[in-house]
Amino acid sequence: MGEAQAHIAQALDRMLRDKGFAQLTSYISVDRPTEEGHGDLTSNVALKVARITKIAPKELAAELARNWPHDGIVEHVKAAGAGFLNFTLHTRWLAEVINYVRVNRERYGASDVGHSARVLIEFVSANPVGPMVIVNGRAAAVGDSMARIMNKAGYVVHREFYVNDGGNQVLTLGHAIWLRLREMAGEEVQSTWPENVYPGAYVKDVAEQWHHDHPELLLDQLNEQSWELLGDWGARVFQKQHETVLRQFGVEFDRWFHEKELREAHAAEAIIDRLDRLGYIMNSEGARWFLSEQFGDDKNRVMVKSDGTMTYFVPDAAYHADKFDRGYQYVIDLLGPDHHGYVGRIRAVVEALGYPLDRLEILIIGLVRLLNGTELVRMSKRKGSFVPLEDLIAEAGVDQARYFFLERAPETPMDFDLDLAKLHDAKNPVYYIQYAGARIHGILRQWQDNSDGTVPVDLNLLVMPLERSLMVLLSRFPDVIARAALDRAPQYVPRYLTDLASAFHGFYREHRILDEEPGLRQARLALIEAVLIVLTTGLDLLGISLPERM
RNA sequence: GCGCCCGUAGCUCAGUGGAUAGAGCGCCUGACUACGAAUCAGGAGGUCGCAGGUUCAAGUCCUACCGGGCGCACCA
Repeated sequence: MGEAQAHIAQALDRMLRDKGFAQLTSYISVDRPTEEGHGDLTSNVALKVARITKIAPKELAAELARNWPHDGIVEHVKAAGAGFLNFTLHTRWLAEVINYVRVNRERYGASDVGHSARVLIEFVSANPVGPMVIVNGRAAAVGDSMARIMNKAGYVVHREFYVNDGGNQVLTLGHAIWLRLREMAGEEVQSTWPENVYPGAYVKDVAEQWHHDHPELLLDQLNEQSWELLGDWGARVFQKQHETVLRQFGVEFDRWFHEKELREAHAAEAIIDRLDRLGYIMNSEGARWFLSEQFGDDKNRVMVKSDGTMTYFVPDAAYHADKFDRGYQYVIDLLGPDHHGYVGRIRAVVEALGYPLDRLEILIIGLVRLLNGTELVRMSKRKGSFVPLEDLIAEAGVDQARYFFLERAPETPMDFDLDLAKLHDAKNPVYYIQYAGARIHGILRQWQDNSDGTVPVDLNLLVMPLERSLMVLLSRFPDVIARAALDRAPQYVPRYLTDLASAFHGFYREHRILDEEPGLRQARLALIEAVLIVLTTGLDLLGISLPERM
């Protein structure tokens, strides 16, 4: 389809030049029509250039249509509406996509809109102080799918998980484990539980595991000095847990980047020095501030507190510097909804350090609220009220959960109905897509069982409108992926796959395949095989399987 | 108060400045003696939060307002 678009655009350009308008190339666009009956492709160029050409759009469109140079691609052109040009392509030309898909298999859909640019996507980055929650699952699904889609569109994408294992919170986790250990020893700790120490019951499991792994370390050998030891250990336990759950969710990272390493390499101090040399550090009230207001942030930010310790922001700034120093052309952060107040300072520090700001893309993953019956519950890890991602996967299944997260725009807030959490009933639209594939598998199975020889595939026999619709959809697949990649919008893919599945189901109810005479049978088998390939490839971009039987 | 996100069918949500705003769920009516009915065909259901503006053209862009959410630490 992209080929046809380029072909038509060139023809339009040539015709306008012949009329003496050489400056209009940038106004030419050939788009997919939103309405049926408006052809396979449409152009609004006559409307766009009316001001310059001083020709009424309807008149120009009619003239272009009248003089259109017919060839093997465009069957006919029609001027319509206020001055649109609607193009109908030769069915036989469209049908070639079937051969193309069958030759290229799972490579079909690839393009080079990414120009091999190296991209780093950082996502999830859940703190290793507790289990991952539902919103982490949303980020995981979106980030992973975005990476798959961008790879397909010609970017070279790396996935990274930033592990915050260096700060205060690890101490706090150690504190919580310590308290749980004392509780296990029979001590009453609830009434004196400090407010900012994680109260979640999940810490008990970790404490028990510690006790099991270190039976020789008696409780009375542990004290407040042990928090760091306990916290480091706990952080590793949770990171392992995160790795396991994410792998189960179909998400693999190229690298787990540890904040601790940055701290140990003194990269954080180095960042402060760099900013200081550039004149963006101010000492005030016993603290050291980064003058981020100069770069559009709401306020200046503390980097070194008056007690001499660094804020969380500093290693993260060092991490971002490191990303750019590694030569990535696009640095994409997927941040949780509670972090959008953080965007300003990250952008500020990247700019202050002299990195190109337009290569930093920060996307906020929308809030996931929990709907319990009719009551909205704010999920809070610190308060201990949340649904672990693990439970969602167990209840809903990987395919269903991923689809649920991927079918909507990543930044939209969503309310998660717990009663809907059991997504494995037929209401989940992912089944609609998978069912189309399973049906094709079923037909191909039967054909293989009864296959009696080779009849050449003659695509000229595919002349029905429902067959044509499938060809048009198949030919759009690479464009859908390219656009999803460029817009960083994975949700285009589920939508497209639903359309393709719908077109297939309609075709399937209306037309027979194996019962037809051999020529038509082979042509239709080729068609549905191509549909199956695209469904499989498309679902794979979402990290969703296509079962052969359901 | 300031900043960011969101406001589209009863519900959950799509929608690239273009033509008559779409899908799923729910509701109603039909369709299997035929390759899988987890399907198909059809119907009802809309002031695109409100008001201005830009444009040949606005759900889409701009401004103000209303409503919801989140964030505004020498926490992470």
